[in-house]
Amino acid sequence: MPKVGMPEIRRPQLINATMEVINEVGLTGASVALISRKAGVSAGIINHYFGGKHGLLEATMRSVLKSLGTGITERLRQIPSDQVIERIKAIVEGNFAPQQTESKVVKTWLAFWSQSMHDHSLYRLQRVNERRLHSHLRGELKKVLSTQRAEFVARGVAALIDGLWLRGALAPEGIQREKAIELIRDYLAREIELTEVH
Amino acid sequence: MPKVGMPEIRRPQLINATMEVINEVGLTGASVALISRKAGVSAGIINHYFGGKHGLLEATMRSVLKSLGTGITERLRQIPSDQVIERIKAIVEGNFAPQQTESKVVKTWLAFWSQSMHDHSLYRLQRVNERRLHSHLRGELKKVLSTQRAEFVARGVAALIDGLWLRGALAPEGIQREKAIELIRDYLAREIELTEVH
Amino acid sequence: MPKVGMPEIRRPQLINATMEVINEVGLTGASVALISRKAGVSAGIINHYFGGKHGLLEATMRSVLKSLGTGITERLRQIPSDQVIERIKAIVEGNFAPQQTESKVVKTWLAFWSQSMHDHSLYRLQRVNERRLHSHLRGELKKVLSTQRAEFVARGVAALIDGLWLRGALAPEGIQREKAIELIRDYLAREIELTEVH
Amino acid sequence: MPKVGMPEIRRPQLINATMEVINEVGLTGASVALISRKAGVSAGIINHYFGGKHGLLEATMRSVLKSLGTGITERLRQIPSDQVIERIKAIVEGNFAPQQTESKVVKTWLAFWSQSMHDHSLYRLQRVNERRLHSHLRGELKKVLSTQRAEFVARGVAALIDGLWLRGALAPEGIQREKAIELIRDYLAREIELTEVH
DNA sequence: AATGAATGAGTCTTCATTCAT
DNA sequence: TATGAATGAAGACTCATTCAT
Repeated sequence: MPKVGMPEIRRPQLINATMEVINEVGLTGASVALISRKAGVSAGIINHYFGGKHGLLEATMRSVLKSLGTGITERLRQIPSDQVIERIKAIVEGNFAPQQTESKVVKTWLAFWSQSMHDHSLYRLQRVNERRLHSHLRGELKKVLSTQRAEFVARGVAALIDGLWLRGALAPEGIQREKAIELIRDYLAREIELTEVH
Repeated sequence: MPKVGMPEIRRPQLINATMEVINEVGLTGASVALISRKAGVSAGIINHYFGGKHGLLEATMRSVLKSLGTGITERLRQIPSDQVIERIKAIVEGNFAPQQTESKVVKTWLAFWSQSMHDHSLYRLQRVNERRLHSHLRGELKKVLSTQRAEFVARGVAALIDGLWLRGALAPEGIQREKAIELIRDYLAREIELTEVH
Repeated sequence: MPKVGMPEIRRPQLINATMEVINEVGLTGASVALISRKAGVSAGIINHYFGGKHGLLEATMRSVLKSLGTGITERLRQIPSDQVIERIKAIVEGNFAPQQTESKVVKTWLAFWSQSMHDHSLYRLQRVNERRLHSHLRGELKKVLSTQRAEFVARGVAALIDGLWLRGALAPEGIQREKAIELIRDYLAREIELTEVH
Repeated sequence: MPKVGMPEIRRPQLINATMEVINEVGLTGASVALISRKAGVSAGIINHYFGGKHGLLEATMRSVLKSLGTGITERLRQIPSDQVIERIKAIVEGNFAPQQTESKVVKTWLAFWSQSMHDHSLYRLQRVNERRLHSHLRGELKKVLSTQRAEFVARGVAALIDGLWLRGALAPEGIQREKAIELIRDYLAREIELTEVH
């Protein structure tokens, strides 16, 4: 019998190494040699566990998106569905949770965003994630805004989130969580209150 | 006898081919062979005119950012400095001018954004451009908002612009100019009017 | 407690899997991984039973040649040594027995023939087999032909047998047993009768 | 302008190196590294001229078969169509011309025969060649034999030719031209004379 | 006896760059 | 100015083998 339980160790280990390498040298520079060296294993092991470099990249992207998604879902689960403002706040704050806004994660996310335009399997993952965020936002907003307005504001919030991530990826100081949240909170306050007044 | 004026022909020709190749296969897939074939010239010529692949990429990024910048500057030149709202509109609309929001341009822009995190010369170009946008926005906003508030809103508008570009890069329909402008217009209206009331 | 009698099960199982894989993808494509998967066992087991891939290939070739040889020997044992024509017929028909002319066997045989030119241990196996066929044929033919003529005709029959196998390996319809036997029978009839007349 | 006329030099140079390497280590051992080293050029050049290893192998096989084919065609061109025996002799002798029966050529031919069972493009080349030989033989034989008999004897001659090549590939002394021709000549003499008598 | 995790050498291929022409 | 022949390093991947379990 071979060593058991290795997949559960190796897979996250390699995914993490991938993110670190992308953080350091970018997706272009992320070779299997570099990734496997970072993980402290041989290059061949990537094929063993992921069937090739592409499988590893896909798994890495899936991991990034999934942890974003579950972070938000968990937050939402703790808030009653009638506390709309709180739920929207949870979605926004989930996008800016400390674990998510590490340089490593943000740069990997952006690298994959760029790459997904030319890679079908990455594209599908990206779209699924994008739609989930939009649908969460619109769902909550529809409780306090018209359907049309909810759609409009959801697009605004999504653009702000992604824009702040994008700019944070480039900025030396990274994503500034407090400022980002405040900016979106301000946007929502104006959009929702103004409409509510009428 | 060398043909004269060739640089003026070859350089834009190769820069354009670069953007088209990036549009088709991404920065990862943009090889010298592909670019030169697309331009209808030999591979060696890139070294002749740009000193290497990196020189060509840098020139291409410079071209993308410059045409964005000049588009906005030209628009601003035609509007008196006291017509604040018009000037801000010009900045926003300059970022969503038809020439700028072609798929080719947007994908190239995003590819370079991602790449600039790991390439010093691309990074410098990116930062210069980023600061110019921010400074333009803040400059105008300060005419109608407090310094602090102007800074805040400028960051919001910049995030919206970049976020909408980012999302447009991935969306099958590309950037939807009208909707993007309307979304930012709405944001500005609320930020500025509310403040003006006080 | 180890399972007993496993070698008797595993060895033929793996040899057969080897022939099937060679039949499907050729000797070039016959990897340990493919063979062991075909046999339904793990890759490591090949080393256990054959000491490595080469040992398995050698055993497979030995198996192909041996079953050819024993098929002929058995047939000869049933025919008195003075029934020359019958004995020669037995040698020929033994080479075209249904079990031997399966696509799987023929392709494996040819792959090894080609390979044996560059592999000493396969070469030795091949030569032993070749000489046995030749010596069988010549031995019978000497009973009805001069030594010199017997040698000549034996070479002719051997060339026809191998040529028909070779061509059968490539032909979509495989080796056509009846036609092959008839062709050699015809050759022998002319060679032997003509000489006998004189 | 680059060096001109290089393709005419490099292509045969690499094809010849391929045959020499196959002669030495077999098709399995014929790596691009070995072939290019034998040719005294870099490995990358194979892609430049043949688009990859497979292209080189295909070109090599084509070269082997073509020189066999043209050798025979040239001989036939010099013999009037009514000199049947001479024409058949030309076909046979063309197959055993000194240039064709070099170890290098014979081993390459056999390696490709074996490989063509698992490679579609090699298979097509092989079949075309096989049919041409058969059709040449049958065409001539029909001038002196019945259609049915011509077909039968053509298959016999083809089997003898291929069988003698096959055995020559393995034999330390290689193909023995004189003996091979004499063997086939003898076969034909009996088949044709006997029939002609009746 | 048997597994499959792990390795490292080796495979083909791609690629930016150089250079003779 | 422009070509494309040529290189050599680096890429991803394959594979036979070893070994702990």
